[in-house]
Amino acid sequence: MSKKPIRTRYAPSPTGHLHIGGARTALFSYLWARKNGGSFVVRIEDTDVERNVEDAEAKQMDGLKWLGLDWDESVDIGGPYAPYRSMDRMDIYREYIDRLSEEGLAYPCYCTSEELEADRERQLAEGVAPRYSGRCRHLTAEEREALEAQGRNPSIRFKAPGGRTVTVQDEVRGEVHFDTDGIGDFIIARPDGRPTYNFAVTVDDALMEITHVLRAEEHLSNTPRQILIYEALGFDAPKFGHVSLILNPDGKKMSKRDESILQFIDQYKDLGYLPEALINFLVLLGWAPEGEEAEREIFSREELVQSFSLHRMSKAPAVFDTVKLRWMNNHYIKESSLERIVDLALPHLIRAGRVSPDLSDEAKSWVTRLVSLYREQLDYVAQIVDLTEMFFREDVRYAEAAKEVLRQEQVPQVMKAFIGQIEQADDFSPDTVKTLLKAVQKETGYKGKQLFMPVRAAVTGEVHGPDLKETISLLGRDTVAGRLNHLLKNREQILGG
RNA sequence: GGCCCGUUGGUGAAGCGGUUAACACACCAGCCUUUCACGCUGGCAUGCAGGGGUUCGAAUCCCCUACGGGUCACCA
Repeated sequence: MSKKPIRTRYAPSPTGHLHIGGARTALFSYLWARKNGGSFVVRIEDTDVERNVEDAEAKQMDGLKWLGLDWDESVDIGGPYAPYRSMDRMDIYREYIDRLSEEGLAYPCYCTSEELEADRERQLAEGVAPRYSGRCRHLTAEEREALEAQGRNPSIRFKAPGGRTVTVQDEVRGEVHFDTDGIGDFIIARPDGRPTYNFAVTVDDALMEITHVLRAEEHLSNTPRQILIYEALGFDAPKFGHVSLILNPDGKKMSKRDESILQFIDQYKDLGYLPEALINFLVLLGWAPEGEEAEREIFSREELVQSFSLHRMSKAPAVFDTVKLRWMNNHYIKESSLERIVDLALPHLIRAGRVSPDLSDEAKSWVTRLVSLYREQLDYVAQIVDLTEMFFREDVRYAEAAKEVLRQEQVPQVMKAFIGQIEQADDFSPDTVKTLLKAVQKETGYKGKQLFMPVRAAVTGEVHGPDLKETISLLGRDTVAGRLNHLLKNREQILGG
């Protein structure tokens, strides 16, 4: 007997950009399919037409693509189970809804939302679980006609059986039991025939032969309803895995307007986070590698495909630790090719007006050196703009610590000597700069901190920074000489009291 | 309020009845470096939400409590 091929899916509703939570669920689903040589399906759950956003579908898919998660079947490439958009599957849902109605497993409900809301409030006030009253469950044909004569258009409710226990075999939580008495008759189709999520998702997962439904924990309580539908329709239920939520740094559930954390994948993309860093970071939020690998934290997508497993999923919610994400991204920035980082940095530098959009080869190689100089301290590429600010300004802004250094008595002498050396130099490569500083040392007798700190402070306005000779070389002869001369002339004024 | 899920250091976490309670981020100290960063070395939970059990032995099994979360939509 051959095992059924593993099929997983990511089924977002097209209401916005790819969220970090959705990205993680998609990643888990993707990894599980890939690990088992199965298929990963991206399906669009767009039955809530009022909420649908114009290009959200494309945004979701762009986000997945950027992360490097490719799919085998979806709206764009089709597949054997097409269509992959709920609203294109209306005929299918109608068929199953009719079937349930005919079999007496579903019935029309004429209650208005006002009536329903009133019921709910009353039940809440009485401290009872809010649940559908069952008012329309036993309507006679005459009563139905009368209600329809009033112009009331029915929605369709699923008849939830009472007195039973539904067991969810959850891949991450184990067996979870639900008493069906806690489940009221729920709506499976709106008056215009559009199915609700619980119904559409069930029919789609069943028909598409999804074997593993991996999704957020908030769906766990919905699962018994879906299992009831699977049973009523005579489908085998897939395996479920409910992944714990991602919490913000305060340990709270993220809300849409939560600003303590960037929530959308494209925001990270725009800031210059690398997809492999996001993947690596996200997968560790709720999943842990096994055995020896538990001591590592850097995993490529290929390695994850190898190592991923459902039984290593965590039941506890995970806090999104921005600091660790930055560390991880910095790690990947250092690992990746310089060329790639330059390409990512360029748009930021251009937007900041630092470099021209149509830059010469010469300028490009200058930017490459600049990025190279700062690469290892980038948590995300956009930081390059602020980090290199002093390369692009006329006047130097001297930090207090730099002024302190520049007040040392040897400073004028060192600076004069350095200017003299610069004027005589043939070129201004880092090696040359090194030689020039050596010469200054010989000429003045100052060395080490007494030499380098004043030079750094005078030229950059800071007492910290990356490699000095490269910095000076990149700044260029004119700029360096200019800054030194300016400082020499206006020393009193610049250094103040 | 009912039902359901969870709780190991500041954070992600390993741990599956007997361990000095891994590893990583962060933090602290030292080394390296003209400086910063990188890198390296070392430190960092006497305790696993609290309380009861079970057991020779519990972070690991059971129960209760507390706290956090999810859900109870014609949203997904």
